Amino acid sequence: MLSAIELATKLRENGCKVTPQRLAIYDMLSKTTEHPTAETIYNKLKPLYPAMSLATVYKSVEVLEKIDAIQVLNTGEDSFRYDANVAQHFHIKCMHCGRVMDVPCQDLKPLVENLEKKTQFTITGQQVYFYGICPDCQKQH
Amino acid sequence: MLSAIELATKLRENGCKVTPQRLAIYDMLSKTTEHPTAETIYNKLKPLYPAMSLATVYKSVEVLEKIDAIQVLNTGEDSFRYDANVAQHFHIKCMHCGRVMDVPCQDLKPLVENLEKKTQFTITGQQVYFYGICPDCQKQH
DNA sequence: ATATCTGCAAATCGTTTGCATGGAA
DNA sequence: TTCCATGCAAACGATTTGCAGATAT
Repeated sequence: MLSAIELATKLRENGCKVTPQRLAIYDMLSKTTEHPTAETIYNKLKPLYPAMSLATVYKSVEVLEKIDAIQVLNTGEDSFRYDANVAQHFHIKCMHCGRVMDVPCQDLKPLVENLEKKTQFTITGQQVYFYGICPDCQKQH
Repeated sequence: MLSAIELATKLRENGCKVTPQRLAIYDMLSKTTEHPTAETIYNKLKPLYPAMSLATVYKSVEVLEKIDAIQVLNTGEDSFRYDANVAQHFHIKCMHCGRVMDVPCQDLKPLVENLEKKTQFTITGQQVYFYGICPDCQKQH
């Protein structure tokens, strides 16, 4: 998670301009754990930035991903989700209520190095998704 | 991987009819390691089944997934990929040429059980994707 | 000053749906 | 005979694009 100043610096370092929209989107993402879609980000920010368009959300998250400030999740739904936590972690999705939660994980370096040897790939990233039923939904049968 | 007879049995057991299209799609998937998209499946089968429509491919893979004959991959592209190998394994994608390859993995049961304890989820499945550059693309710089 | 970004609307494209016909049980 | 499946075309919805005006540097 970056402060607004750190994000601004990172944007400038990458030749991107610092705009209120980009700051607002990153700020919103860094304050939630719900891994929102572009639509959700758009709706959350609409009261604060009534003029902001959905296209700007898409363009902004693309930039934020490119400078490694956020990551994009594809949990198999019809839309992507965005996550300001770029530290190594897994995600677990409840197939009943649809929530996507973070799961801390141990260092994957040994596994990745082992796979690099086995596959001869240079590995630059990974995504790990688990699927199941969350405790809340289990209680409701 | 199932034989045509085993697949037919599994379809009937699940109240689904056995059609040439479903058999052909499963057969094609079980003979490739390239994890094709619906479009690719459609184009591969077009010479054999000129009347087959893309919509039928989509409807068929949905059925095949529902009866657990195949799995659906979301590697973060614009379209889904399909895999007749439903045994536990990882996928690794080359960000340069786009190929998606299988990676065998050790039994995940200990990890999954550990996560179930930690998250209180009932875990029913998982998807693990690695991203990087494949040996062939590394050679071409 | 000028290159980049925003907001709008239209375009794109993977996927889904409705419906009449055809085929499996 | 009775559903269910197919094929076609139209619909859908998430994302992208083009462009004119606005803004960051």
